[in-house]
Amino acid sequence: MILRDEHKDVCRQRRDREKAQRMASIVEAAKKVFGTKGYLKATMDEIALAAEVTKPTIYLYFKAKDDLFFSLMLPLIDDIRAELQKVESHLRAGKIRDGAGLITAIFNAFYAAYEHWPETFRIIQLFQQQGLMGELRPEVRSALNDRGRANFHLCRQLLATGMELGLIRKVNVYEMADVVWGVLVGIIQLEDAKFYDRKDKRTTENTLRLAEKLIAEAMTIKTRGKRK
Amino acid sequence: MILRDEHKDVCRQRRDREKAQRMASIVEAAKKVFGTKGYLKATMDEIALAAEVTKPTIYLYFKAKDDLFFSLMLPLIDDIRAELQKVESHLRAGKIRDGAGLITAIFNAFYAAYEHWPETFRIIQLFQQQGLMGELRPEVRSALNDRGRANFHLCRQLLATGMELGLIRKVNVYEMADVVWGVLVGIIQLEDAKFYDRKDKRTTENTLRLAEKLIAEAMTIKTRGKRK
DNA sequence: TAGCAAATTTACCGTCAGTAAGTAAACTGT
DNA sequence: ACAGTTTACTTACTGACGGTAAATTTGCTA
Repeated sequence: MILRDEHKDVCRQRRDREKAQRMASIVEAAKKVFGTKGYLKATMDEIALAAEVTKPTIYLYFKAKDDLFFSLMLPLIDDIRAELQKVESHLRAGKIRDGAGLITAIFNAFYAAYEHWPETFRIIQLFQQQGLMGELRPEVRSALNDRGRANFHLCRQLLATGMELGLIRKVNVYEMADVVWGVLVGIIQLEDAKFYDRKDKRTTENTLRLAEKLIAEAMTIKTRGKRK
Repeated sequence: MILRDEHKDVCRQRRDREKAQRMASIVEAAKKVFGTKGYLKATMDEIALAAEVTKPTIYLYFKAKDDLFFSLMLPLIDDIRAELQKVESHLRAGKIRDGAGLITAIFNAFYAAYEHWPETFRIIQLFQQQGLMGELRPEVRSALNDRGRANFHLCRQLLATGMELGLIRKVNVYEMADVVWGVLVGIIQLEDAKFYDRKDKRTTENTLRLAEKLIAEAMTIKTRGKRK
C-alpha cells in the first residue's frame, strides 16, 4: 500500500524535528564544555558524551571542531545586531537626547550580549586571534566576517547619524567603531584573565562603565566649549 | 697532564656561551614560528627544525610548550616596565605638564612595546584567554601574574601621582589602569583580526591614537571648565 | 687510550581530531 | 509481507602532536 503524501510529510517533519533536536543538544553540550574547559582542553569525545552521542555523530552535523566552535558565535553576533537595531530605532525616533546617551546605548548593546552569554563572548575573543582565524576554512571565515562586518556597519551608521544630529563630535567612524568594540573586548578579556579563578562580574562591569564614561564625555559635544 | 684551572675555566665559559647560544636560537625559532602560525598551529617539531635541533633538545631547555611560549613574553613585559619607569621619572622631574601628556606617555609606553615586538605582543593576547591561562602550570602562571601585576602596579602609581599633582581627574586607579591596558590590547587584537591577511599597521595606530585622544581629553582636568 | 660527563638524538607513548567501514533502524515500492 | 534503499549512528581505526625514556654521540680528563 502506498503511503499518502500527507503521511510522508508528517513523518519527514518528525524526522527533521528530531534532527534539529540532536543538533541543538550537541550545540548545548559544546557550549557547556567549551565554556568550562576552553577551546584547547575541550575534547570532541567529551562534548559527544555530554550530548549523549558518539564523536562521529558530531561530525555528521559539524565539519570540524572549529566549525562547531564557530556555530556558537553566530547567535551572539546576531543578538548584538538586534540590540544595535533597537538603538538605531530609538535614535531615529529621537529618544536619544545627547551624545552620552548614544555612547552608553551602543556600549550597552554589546555589554548586554556579554552578560547574556559570557562564555560565548569569550569564544569570540579566542577567534580574534590570527592563529584561529587562519585555522578556519575560507567559507566559515567569510561567513564570520560577513556577519561581523554587518555589525560594524550598523555601529558605524549609528555613530554617523549621531554626528549628523550633532549629538557627538565628528571623528572617523571606522576608527571609532573599532575603539568601542576594542575597548569592550579588551577589558572583558583582561578582567577574565585577572580573575580567571574567582570570576568577579562587578569589577568587570565597573571597569567597563569607567571606560564608557570617559569615552562618552570626550565624545559629547559641549554646548559652549572650545572646538580645538 | 693535568689542565690548569684557568684552562678549565676557559673551556667551561665557552660551553656556557654555546649553551646560551643554543637557548637563544631556540627562542628565536619559537618567536618566528609562534608569531606566524600562532600557538595552536605551531608544533614543537617545527620550532625544533627552525632552531636546527631535534624536539627533545628543546625539552632540555624548556619544560613544556607553554613554558617556551611564556619565556617569549618576559622580555616584553620587562620592556613595558622599563618604559613605564621612564615615564615615572619624567613625571617626578616635572617634565609632564598636563593630563593629556601623562595619558599619552602611558599609552606610548605600551604602544612602543607593541611596535617593537608585534608578534610577541600578539602572544600575550593569546594568553589572556581563560583557555590558555588554565593550560599553564601553576608556577608558570603565577610567575606570569607576578610580572604582569608589577606593571599594573607601576601604571596605577603613575595614575595616582598624576591625580595628586592635579594633572588628571580622580577616578578609581585600578579600573583606570585596566581601561588603558584593555583598550590597547583590545584594539590591537581587533585590527590584527580584521586585517589578518594584509597587516595594516597604520590603521591600528590611527585607531589607537583616537582612543588615546578621547581618554586623554576626558581625563584632563579643564582649568576653567564646568565639573558636571 | 680508557673512562666519565654532558649534550643530543632515535624511538617510543598517550591523547585527541578526524575518518572508513559497518550496522541497525526506518522508509519505499511491489 | 518483503527485498532494496536511505538515514542515523557506532565501532574501530589513522595520523599528528606533545612529551619522555633510553641509546648515542661528543668532548673533556687523566
